[in-house]
Amino acid sequence: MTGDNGRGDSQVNCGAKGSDAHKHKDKHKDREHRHKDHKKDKEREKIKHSNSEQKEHSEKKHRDKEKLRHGDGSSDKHREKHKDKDKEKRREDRIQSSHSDKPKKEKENGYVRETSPAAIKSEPEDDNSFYPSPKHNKTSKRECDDEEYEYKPKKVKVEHEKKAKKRKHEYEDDEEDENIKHKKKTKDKKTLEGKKAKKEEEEKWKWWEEERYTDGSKWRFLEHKGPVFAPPYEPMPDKVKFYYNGKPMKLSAPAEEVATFFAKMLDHEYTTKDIFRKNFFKDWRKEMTSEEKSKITDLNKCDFGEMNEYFKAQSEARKQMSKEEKQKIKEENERLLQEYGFCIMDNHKERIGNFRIEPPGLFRGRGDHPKMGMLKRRIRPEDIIINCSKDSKHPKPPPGTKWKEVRHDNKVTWLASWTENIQGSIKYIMLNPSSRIKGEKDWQKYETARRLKKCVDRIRAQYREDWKSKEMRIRQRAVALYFIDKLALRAGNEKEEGETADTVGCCSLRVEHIKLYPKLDEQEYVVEFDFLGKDSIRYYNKIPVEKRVFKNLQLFLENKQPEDDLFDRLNTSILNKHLQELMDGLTAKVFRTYNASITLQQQLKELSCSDDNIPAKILSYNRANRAVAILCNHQRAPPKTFEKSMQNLQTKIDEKQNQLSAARKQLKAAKADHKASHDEKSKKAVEVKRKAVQRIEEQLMKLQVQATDREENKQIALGTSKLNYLDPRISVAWCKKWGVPIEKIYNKTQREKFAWAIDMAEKDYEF
DNA sequence: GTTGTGACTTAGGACATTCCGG
DNA sequence: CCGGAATGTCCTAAGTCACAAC
Repeated sequence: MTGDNGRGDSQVNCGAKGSDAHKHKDKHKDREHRHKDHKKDKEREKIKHSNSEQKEHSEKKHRDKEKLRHGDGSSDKHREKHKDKDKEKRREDRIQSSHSDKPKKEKENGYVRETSPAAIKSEPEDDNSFYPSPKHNKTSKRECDDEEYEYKPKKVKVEHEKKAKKRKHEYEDDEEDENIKHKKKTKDKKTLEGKKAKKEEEEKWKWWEEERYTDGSKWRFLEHKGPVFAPPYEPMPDKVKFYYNGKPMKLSAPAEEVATFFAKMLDHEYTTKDIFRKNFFKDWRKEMTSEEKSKITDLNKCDFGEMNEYFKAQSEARKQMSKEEKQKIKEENERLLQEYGFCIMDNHKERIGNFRIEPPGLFRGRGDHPKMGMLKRRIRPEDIIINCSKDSKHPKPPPGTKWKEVRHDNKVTWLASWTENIQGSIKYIMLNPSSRIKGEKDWQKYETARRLKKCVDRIRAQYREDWKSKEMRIRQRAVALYFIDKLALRAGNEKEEGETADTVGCCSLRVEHIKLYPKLDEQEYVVEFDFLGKDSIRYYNKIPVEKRVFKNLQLFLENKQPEDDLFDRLNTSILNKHLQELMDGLTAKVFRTYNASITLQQQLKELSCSDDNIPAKILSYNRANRAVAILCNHQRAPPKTFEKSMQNLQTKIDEKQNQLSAARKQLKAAKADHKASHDEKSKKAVEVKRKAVQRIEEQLMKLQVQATDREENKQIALGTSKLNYLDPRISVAWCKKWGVPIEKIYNKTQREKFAWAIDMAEKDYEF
């Protein structure tokens, strides 16, 4: 077993569900169904940018295109051929024309103020002495937006003494250390609890009320314990055999470990995929002794069956563990979290996001990944670069090992990093989203989007103008930008061919990804998009565009092969440079943030109804959220049990309905009874029945709301947009305005991440 | 300009835990 | 209290984008 967090093989499971062609097919069909189901969905019509209506019409037709998701890749060589051509074209392109550039603005928002050097605090050892006790410098609420920003010379983050004390309580309560727990018990628990609830809000460190660094540094002081390594490999018991060519064979530990990775995945279809097997076998052989290497020459002759059984039995055993055993594991995890899960950054104890090193296993990228099945090797201390402040207590490498390097770079936010062997990219250990460093950035992101709001009209006017440009590159840029704005497409960086799954974004769209229909059904100038985007999620949409855009697209398509770039004179760097000139800090992805947030705000305005009850309001919120998810194409695989659970729900609704009519009859009867007798007893009976009817009505209502919500949500993932695209202040304001408790919208983790927004947004907040 | 690299955000799926009606 | 659904957490892949180096 590798990572004994119970998820040791997780990277390998990732995407397993969708890994083979059939499954994908199914998945897609499923999604299509869902789209069809949505047809009636009136909510959709209201969505500003959503073109889902059209989407649905054509879905049926599109079944045969299913394979697209993990397409056959047959066009690759072809594409290569055309690369040179592209370059030529680009050269031709510089025909002329001075394009009036907007003067650059000054600075990235929020990072404009003067920095003042900060005192570095290095003391705290003990979990509860993290909060020194400087004077708190209460500043007026900070505006993140540069234009509205008040610049005040500043101290470092400091915490009010009182606050610091309170914080202690908080930690006591949440993350008790044994002896603190003890102390706590001696206190009057009730008082403490009562106070705690009240304090909770006011005592959390409000970094958003403090100044930020303006010199590009991310921190002054950083201390942590280093990462937690994956548990070492535990060899198989001898009785569990591996067979080669029908004969048992004892493997060397390294070879055996890699074999177990494969054995664990035997049930997954992708172990039958050629690329997967090829990659695995190649990497596995590298781990073998020369003797093994000479013996094991054919993966098909390998039998991992017993090993597979063994792991199944193990995971079964884990499920069957007693309460105490489970508790013990939990406690151990908690201990690890306490020890390694936090760091001290600038006087504050902050939660680390991922303090565990990724365990070794077989790589399974998403979609049709050329590297699937490769061995993701075990990370050792010698691979790790530690980042912390000079004057901190440096983390110790495990006994007998060394770090690759210890550096002190406060221009970056990571605590540790290593190079991963599949793509050769760097992986990092960073802080939790609730941390100051992530929160500030997030806040800033939404401020940039709000600045875009102020000038989006101008920018739109500009790109529309550019559709007429004499220069091809400008036209392409303008059309691409139109897509990014209207359809919330991603920028679409170039990718190295053969290194990753074949997916695209706006700038990397190819001819084969769009189809033009001068006339389709009732509509003119329809463009059909069909391509795989990030994570190999299919983007399928039919959308009418303006005539000029359409004509331009026709022009771009002239004399091109399906595998040629649609925008052959454009890439993300050109586009972003242009955007930067239009607005300081503007990049392609800001449009996604902007359009997502503005859509939410609009939808909430439209859908919310003051006499709705809370569940109905939440339904409206979810619908608004859903509009955004559709815009951003955030999909999810329909839950496996969806159909069944839907049926169950329907049965419940039917039952409830029967109950209701029965209850109504009874009420009627009781009323009649009362009319006849006019006595107290019958009057009471009427009341009782009335209440019953009311209650059942409510229950029915609730069920129906639930059914609608769930149905509408079948294949749409709301979480991604909620977490990454929607300015949380919009949601907070909405909650305040309509009296919806914030807990109904954000769970605990989300509330932690958005603490800044929850604290600062009032009901009249406007994005 | 092109290419490569580094840092950081965004993403969906697997798995664990909690919730809820019977 | 039990089982299934819902929700929450963890995991890590896959994007974006700036910047350095040629």
